[in-house]
Amino acid sequence: MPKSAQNPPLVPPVPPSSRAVDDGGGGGGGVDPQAQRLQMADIARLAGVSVATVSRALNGSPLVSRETRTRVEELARSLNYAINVSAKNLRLKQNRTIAVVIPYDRVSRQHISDPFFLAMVGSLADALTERGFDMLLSRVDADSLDSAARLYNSGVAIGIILIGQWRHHDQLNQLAARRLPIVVWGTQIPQQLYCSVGGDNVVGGALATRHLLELGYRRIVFVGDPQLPEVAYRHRGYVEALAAHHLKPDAQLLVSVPFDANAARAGITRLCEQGVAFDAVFACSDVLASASMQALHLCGRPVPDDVAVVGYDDIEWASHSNPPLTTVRQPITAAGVELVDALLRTIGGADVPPRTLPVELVVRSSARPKSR
Amino acid sequence: MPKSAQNPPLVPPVPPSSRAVDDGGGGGGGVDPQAQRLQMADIARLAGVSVATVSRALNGSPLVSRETRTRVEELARSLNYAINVSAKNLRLKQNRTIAVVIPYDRVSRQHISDPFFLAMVGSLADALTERGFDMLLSRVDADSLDSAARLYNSGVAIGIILIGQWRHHDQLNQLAARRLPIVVWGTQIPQQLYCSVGGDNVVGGALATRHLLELGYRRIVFVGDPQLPEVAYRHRGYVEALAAHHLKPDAQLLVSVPFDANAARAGITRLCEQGVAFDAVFACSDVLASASMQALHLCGRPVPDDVAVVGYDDIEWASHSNPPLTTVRQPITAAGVELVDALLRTIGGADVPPRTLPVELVVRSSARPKSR
DNA sequence: CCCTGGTATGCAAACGATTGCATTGCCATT
DNA sequence: AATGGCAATGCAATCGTTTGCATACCAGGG
Repeated sequence: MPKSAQNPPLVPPVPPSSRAVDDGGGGGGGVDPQAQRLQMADIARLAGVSVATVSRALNGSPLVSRETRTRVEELARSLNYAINVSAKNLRLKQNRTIAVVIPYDRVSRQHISDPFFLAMVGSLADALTERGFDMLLSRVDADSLDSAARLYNSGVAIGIILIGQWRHHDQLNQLAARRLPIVVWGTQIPQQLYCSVGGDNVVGGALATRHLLELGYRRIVFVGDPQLPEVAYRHRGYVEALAAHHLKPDAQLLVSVPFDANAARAGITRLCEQGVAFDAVFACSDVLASASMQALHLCGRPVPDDVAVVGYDDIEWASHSNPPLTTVRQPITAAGVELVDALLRTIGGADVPPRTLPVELVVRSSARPKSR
Repeated sequence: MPKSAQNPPLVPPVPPSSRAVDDGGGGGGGVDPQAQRLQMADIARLAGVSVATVSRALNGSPLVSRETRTRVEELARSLNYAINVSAKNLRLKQNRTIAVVIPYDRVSRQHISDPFFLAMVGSLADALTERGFDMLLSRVDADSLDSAARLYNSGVAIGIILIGQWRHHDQLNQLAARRLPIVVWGTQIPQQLYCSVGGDNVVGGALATRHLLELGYRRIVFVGDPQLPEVAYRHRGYVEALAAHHLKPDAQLLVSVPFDANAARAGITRLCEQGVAFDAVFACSDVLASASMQALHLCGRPVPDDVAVVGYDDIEWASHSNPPLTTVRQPITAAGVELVDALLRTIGGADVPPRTLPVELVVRSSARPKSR
């Protein structure tokens, strides 16, 4: 042991540490910070106590005397000591990191830059920070979703929040069956093993559609991909609202596109070119609504004078658009809090039921009473 | 040692581990996952080799025979074994986590929900994933910025990317002086000790202003807070462009507001009410531009027919707005890559110089040639 | 004077990986 | 047959904390 108790140096001694830089394994190798950081032993030496005492002092154990505690605490603070988290986590089999995973879906193209998802990331960051957890943000290929499980199995994170359900219901069920602590932003699906938190998509779809119907519109285009569970439920709401007005959905009015602005533009443009009659558009996201409005504009069908448009999500942009977008608000801030809550309860061993959050219609100017 | 070599159980033995649930220390206590996860010793036992061999096999060391390697690898895969990252990091003093920090600034109100920042987060997530690094997203109070240093000192992350420079130049210099591996999105300031990466703000400000001047506008409002370094440089570009047209900046035309839509709306509205003469607006972010357009609309000064508007950032929204916003594009994707590159080089010990990225003017429809 | 009980501290064994240095076979060379 | 070299493996120390179990000291009671 090279640690002599006399002559305490201000800088911790650098052990010889003949690290052979091998880097042969595992693809690329990590990065090595300049090693000699302050550790508990240094504080202990300077304070003239053992590491055990330092540990106890810094963790607020009642076993250390008041004076020892303050001495250690001040020393630690003045030296800018920060505990080694790896060692702590290893010893305690604990940590405070939550992984937030955004699957990258090749088919529906909604990737991490979608404003709604990014807003969700922001909301989660706030909710997690609030509770003192760290947030690990990962992007994983949706096709190998269970690579997300690695984050948990390897002890990096104690739980996973997955943003977006996509068409991966089965994979998610498998993960949950393996007792992976996971919570998903999405819709509630029958026979679902995992906990999901999401807006009320049926009500949302119905709210938007009913609003348009009440304004006098009858031929309402639906923009979105009903293959995705959330969209499917919004579509169900759409159908129900139509039925309440004794209308049946017209297959011609379904623009089945993924969450991709270009696809929506193309879809709307095609509809115009084909001469399909319609007087309103319900888009399943604000981005799709925005793209639709642009396309309509170019087709010479101004919004809201000629065509009414209602969106979904109520991202910040919606209120700044021109015309300001009437849309269905998803409770983003509440969503972050609910997701974190649900996950923490799941981690705690509880069997947390799926949760559906209320949505509301935000009326702005992109849909006004039909003139003719 | 409770590990008997015969009768290998499929599930690793659960050590008694009488963990006293104390939770007394450190504010809140961590969360305890159900402990018994698979570890190397289990694989070793099942494969009939030592842990050393398993470690070598999984790390691709040439010291293990082909057959042993494949046996171990298949066992690990089929059992879904994931290495314990804490132990690995502790032993190797390595890791692959980068902290991305978004300071929360009370004064200028631009917090984590700003679309530009969120887009930057997305870009960084992509760039880091690309290189196989994990991304830890943190929100810290800008006033105690060096609490970010804790992320490094405690070994959680090997480097820090800070989004936004704000008015914390001095704090950042201090951090850099402490040899903290940090890279900042922001502008280059004389006598700067840390590495920054940012768009060319002077050129950006000049591009926007010159564009408006060339379209025939002469009284151009500047919206932004010149206390912030980046805005200050954009303002310098604005002044230089004016000078090139033999114009001097008019203090009346400076709407000094933080990055906050409401403040911008109020500022523009006040300008209108006071009857200050102006014919164009250059806003220092697209959000500010959007708010300005709204305010102008309400004041009965339509964009672009009466007033021309140019924004900054080119967030996704800008192309969907109505009218589509002419703006200065910040190279967000390149920014993510550059920030990560610069940080990795800094971590590698290099002395990385600040980097200024080119910006470009994206001409859309919010500013057209002045009619009268 | 010895014992008990309480308080403050230290010792040393975990936690789960990595790796330098044996050690063990086995084959070719002397 | 003894030796050296090589390939494959195991032993055990190590990374920085936490914590059960001594231990040391002191005061008070028998």
